[in-house]
Amino acid sequence: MSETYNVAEVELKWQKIWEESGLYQVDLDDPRPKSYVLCMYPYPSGPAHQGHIKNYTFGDLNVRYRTMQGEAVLSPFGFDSFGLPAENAAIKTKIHPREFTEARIAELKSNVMRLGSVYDWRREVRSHDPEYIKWSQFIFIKLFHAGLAYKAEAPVNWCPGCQTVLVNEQVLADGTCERSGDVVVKRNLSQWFFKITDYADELLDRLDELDWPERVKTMQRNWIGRSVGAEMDLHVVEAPGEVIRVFTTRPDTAFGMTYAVISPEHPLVPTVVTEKQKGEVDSFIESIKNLSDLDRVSSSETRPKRGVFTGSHVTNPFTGESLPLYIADYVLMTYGTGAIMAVPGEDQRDFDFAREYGLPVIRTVAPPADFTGEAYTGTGEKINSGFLNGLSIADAKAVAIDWLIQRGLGKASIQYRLRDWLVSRQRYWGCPIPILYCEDCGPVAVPFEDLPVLAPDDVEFLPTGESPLARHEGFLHSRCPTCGKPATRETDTMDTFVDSSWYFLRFCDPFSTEVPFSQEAVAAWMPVDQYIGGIEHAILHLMYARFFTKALSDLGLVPAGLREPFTRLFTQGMIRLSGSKMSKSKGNLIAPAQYFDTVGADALRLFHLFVGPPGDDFDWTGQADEMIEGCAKFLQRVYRVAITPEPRAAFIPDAGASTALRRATHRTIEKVTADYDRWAYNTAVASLMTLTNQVYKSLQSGADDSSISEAVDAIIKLLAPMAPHITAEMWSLRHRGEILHALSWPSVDASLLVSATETMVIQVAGKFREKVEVAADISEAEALEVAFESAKVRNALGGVEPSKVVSRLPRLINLIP
RNA sequence: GCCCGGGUGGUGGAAUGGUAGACACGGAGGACUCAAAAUCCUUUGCUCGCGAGGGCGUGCGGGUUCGAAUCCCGCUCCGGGUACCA
Repeated sequence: MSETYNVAEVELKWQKIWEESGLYQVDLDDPRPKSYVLCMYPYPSGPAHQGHIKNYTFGDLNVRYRTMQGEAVLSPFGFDSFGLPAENAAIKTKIHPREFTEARIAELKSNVMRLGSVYDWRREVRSHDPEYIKWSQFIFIKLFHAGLAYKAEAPVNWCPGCQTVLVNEQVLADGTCERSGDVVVKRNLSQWFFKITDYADELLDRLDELDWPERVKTMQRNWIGRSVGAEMDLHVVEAPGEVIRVFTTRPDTAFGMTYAVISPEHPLVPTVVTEKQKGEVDSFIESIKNLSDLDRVSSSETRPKRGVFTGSHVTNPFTGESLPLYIADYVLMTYGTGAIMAVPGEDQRDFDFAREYGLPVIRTVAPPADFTGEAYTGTGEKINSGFLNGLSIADAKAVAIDWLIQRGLGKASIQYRLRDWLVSRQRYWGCPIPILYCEDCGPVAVPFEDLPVLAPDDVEFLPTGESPLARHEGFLHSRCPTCGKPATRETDTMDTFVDSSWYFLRFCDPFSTEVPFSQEAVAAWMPVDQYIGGIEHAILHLMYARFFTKALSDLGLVPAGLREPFTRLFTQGMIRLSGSKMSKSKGNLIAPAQYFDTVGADALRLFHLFVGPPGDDFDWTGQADEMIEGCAKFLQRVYRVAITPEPRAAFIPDAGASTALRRATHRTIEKVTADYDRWAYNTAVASLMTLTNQVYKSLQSGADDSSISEAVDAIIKLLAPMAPHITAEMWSLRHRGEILHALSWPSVDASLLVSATETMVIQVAGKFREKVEVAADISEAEALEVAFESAKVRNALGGVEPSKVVSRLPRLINLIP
């Protein structure tokens, strides 16, 4: 009975049936409850890798499971098709990025389809399609008109070797270019920004309502980096009328300030530096200019804090004392006010600096008696702090802020680590920023009827620092839509994170030609019920998509109540090969395609589900092939018992065996369903294997045909979202062509879950000694009697009467001597 | 440095206070076969013992509990994130 099925033939057959039946195409008028399951749309880098397979297996499983539970599940797919690799390839090979990208999309798409994942392909979107570009530009203009897109000078990474601007990812940790190895320098360029900081508070606060992994939420909280404190003015002694504004989270420690620091880039540097100190300051600033960001940022053990005295002093408003003002590179112009009051008693960085430059230390919080550290940041009573003495830190903060406000010297203040989102890219293969520059009117949005602004094809791809568009005369010159005078086009394109910040909205209504998506469709499908993707997008993509949703909600493009795009997020584990992340650039790919025609997509999917918890990383070792083979064998084993069971030789019906199998079947339905709901697919598969083993045993033990049949049908249904092809085939063969995936999820017969007997564990002093089958309603007296019948138990007790008995009947009884 | 995870057989892992190692991979032995493949059966944490049976065992050290892989405290090692953010 070595009857098996032809993997490729069966799988391709069912893929065609699902596609043609429209089972997974859903529309607005669908009467079923609506839900939305989405995998992060991929950058098309070529054939699928194991990470894609894992991702789309989880996604597809959720779509099919929810569908079998009676929901209309929106399951779209698309491609994040703008990006650097295509353009770099164009520079190298002269193949147009579009041609390059579309070939890769075709490759990836065919792999995804071969996996058997079901999508509503009518809704496919690709970032580089003119229709999509049009609406990305439309949204940009809406943000521009709302003041949420603005232009400002910003430093960019410039590689002198490549003569080009680099994105942060291309700058290595040591500050060099990943391609040429040259030291990357900063250059100021006029750049477009989105005002994500306007939403900092909401982005932080609404994290609480999301069903996301805690660590992703923590990463976002840290990224936003909200700090509550105070700002205050320090008068410059040598320059009457000049004040330096500082930000602190510890206004309570102001009495401990022994110096102040401004950042080297601070605009008041020329004002406060005295003639005598000028030389020293200039050479200091010169010396740090040549340091890479990383060097400037790393101090700690090996490298002392670096700074220089300005020659000026500032007044501590609380004490009236005159304190030295320093310039130091540990104070950043990009955070807070670019200047600080330094309190070495309660801040380790200030302490390090004070030690280096021989500055005094005053404690303003009493540390515990046994405190041996340097700066003390713990709790305690305020000391050496005038009117704050004796207060707690929290009270002292409030009192100090009130004191500042009353005298007009400062205010409460909140600062964020989060910066506005720089969206300009000096690149060709991205969505053009739809702006015209008119001499008279300034930056003007391209009128709606002129969208999309498309990049011309006939450009030269050269490794220069600007977009190829900047050298294309035909693209560059236009007319101002407001006054009609000559105007030049913006030649930068948008960060590709812009495209991925709203694609999930377009999926709701991809055919819309009047608006990017209708309110009605968005209201019906959004928010995404289950979003699935890699942990690498924990911060940027997810933060930007959240920002877009809030901004579009405020602009009235999506319903006012839609503030968060992704209700539930699952981040899958990474797949590594010998310790490092599997990736094309490392050349350590295990191509999934090789498995499709041998063991089949079902076995590969099952392997990814069975190998461990979905969120855990997995090391692809030599054993992986054998484990995949094992999954294939399991599927064949199910197929064999379902389609070509061996005739039962000497069959003696046994009611007990039938009941035992039926109980096992319904317990498995209960367990596997619970496992689906908690994303424990590895244990769900294990339970199905156990039940399958039991079916084989039951064929021998005399369980009747109907209980065997019930068990097999349950296995097929429970396995349907995981291994869709083979289960569909088996069901169709067993049930006259019925379409398995259109059926409903199996339900549990609760009466079969209860059993007259249970296994009771007998412990002596908490240690396992014996297990016995007992009546489910056993009393403690009876349980004790049963316990004493066991020689092992009597032995362990050593003839001593138990002084105490702990019982959790009928499962456990513990005798303590 | 700080913030998260994590450490269980030869391997992937199971067990969220109650039989540690489910399920699978791999190994060993056997059946079938001329032979192989496929399939099926038995066995497989370490250790003492001929055996019945016993002891030990979830990174290390303590603690709470009748009972701890699981909860608490202190270490240690590995992985990830982040970094002079005032």
